[in-house]
Amino acid sequence: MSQMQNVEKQLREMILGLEIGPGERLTERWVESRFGASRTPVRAALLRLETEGLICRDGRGWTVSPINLAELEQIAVYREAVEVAAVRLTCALQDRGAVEIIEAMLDSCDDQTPREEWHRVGMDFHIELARLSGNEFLFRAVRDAMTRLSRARWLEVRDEAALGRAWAEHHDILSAVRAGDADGAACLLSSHIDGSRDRLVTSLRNDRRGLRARGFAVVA
Amino acid sequence: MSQMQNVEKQLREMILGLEIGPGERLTERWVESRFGASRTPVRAALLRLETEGLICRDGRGWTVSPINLAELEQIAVYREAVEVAAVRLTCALQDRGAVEIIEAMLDSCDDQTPREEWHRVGMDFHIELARLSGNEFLFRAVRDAMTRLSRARWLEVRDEAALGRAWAEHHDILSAVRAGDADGAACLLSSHIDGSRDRLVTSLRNDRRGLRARGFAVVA
DNA sequence: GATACCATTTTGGGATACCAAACTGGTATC
DNA sequence: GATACCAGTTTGGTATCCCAAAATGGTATC
Repeated sequence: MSQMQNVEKQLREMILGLEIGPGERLTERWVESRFGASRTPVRAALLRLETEGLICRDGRGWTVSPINLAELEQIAVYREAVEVAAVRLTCALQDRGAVEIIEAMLDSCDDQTPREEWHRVGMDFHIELARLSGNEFLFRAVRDAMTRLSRARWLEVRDEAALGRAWAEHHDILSAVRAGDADGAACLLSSHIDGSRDRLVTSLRNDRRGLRARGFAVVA
Repeated sequence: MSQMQNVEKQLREMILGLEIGPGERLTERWVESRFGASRTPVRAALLRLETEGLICRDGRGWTVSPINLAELEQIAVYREAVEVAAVRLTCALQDRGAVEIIEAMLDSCDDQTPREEWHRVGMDFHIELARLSGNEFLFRAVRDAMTRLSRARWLEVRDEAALGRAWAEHHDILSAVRAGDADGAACLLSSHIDGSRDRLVTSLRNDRRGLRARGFAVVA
């Protein structure tokens, strides 16, 4: 793999994994020495990560994007629009291949919820669901939105009950899609995203002091 | 303005204005000499234009993205989802400021359709309509989708009647939004986008031979 | 005449050097 | 003690250089 993609990937991992906290300043020189690359690939990586919304310009320099509660709410509205459109499309398609994938996703929902991987599994559900639509743009929109939400979801305080409820909702949505019930699936998905947004924003708002104590910038 | 933004802007203009045809190869060296910039800003510009979908990698080099009919249809589905969501949001908001902008947009619809500027005006309508929602992500999605559609719309054969119908539809959509009729506006907008997509794809499909003759790559 | 092969050129990826602007820390002045 | 100012440092933006890989074109062989 080229150095450029390597720097980009590793830096993204560090940001998404909160190894570099929201609001921290980044210098090109630091990234250079941290990953043993020179400025050209570092520059390319930073430009890419900027378009993903993971970092943003801070005057002349770079900053890891702060957690922005207003932005999280807007993203929820955005992803609801595209996810619902995607799931309606999938219902309308009645694709043979899609049914098989849905069956597999239903099975994995029934499995014990993976204790360590709820974060990735929760994101992948929505991304894969969007992929089923066959529409590249709806898919990318959902994937990018989930990426932007990813760090905030790590910071959300979650109890067992909420996780169990989420898997149950995922199951119901898949069932509706399998049955070709577009309105039902759309409705279930909407409520799921609404609830998810409410819990996320509420949790972060309540814990804002604690997050700041960890050095994480959280803006209203 | 910095050299970097300058190269990006000028190159984008050339691509969107079809001064560099879809499918043409680009070399970093050519861009360098064409705009009198060095490789660093040229690369930054190319990376940005890649994320906008205006250019794409072609093995080791760069190619101005071909016109892709399947992609145009997918973009139409995507923009319908986000535009409808935006317009519903705007209706629900009942924002005072929005009403004023809507009045202004209605007025400009009633003006004689600007003979030379129908292309830009047609795009701006949808972009400004999305901006009214106040949701940055819906807005960006519409703006980016319209940018991706822009070149194809230049190539579409349009008659007077079709243009007049488009302005009338714009007018009706704005009226519905002003009246706060979310379902009506959503419905009108959906048909408008559907019709627009059909005419666009049909026109390009029929003229595919002529487009190839002009050196423009058009893929199915 | 077609094709396989090799030397040359071109090109994108990476590294480094340089510059101007912004930031920092300290000092001198009030 | 506070503040204005200045020198030194840091940093991002740009230009340039180097390199390996790919494209090119010509030649020799069959």
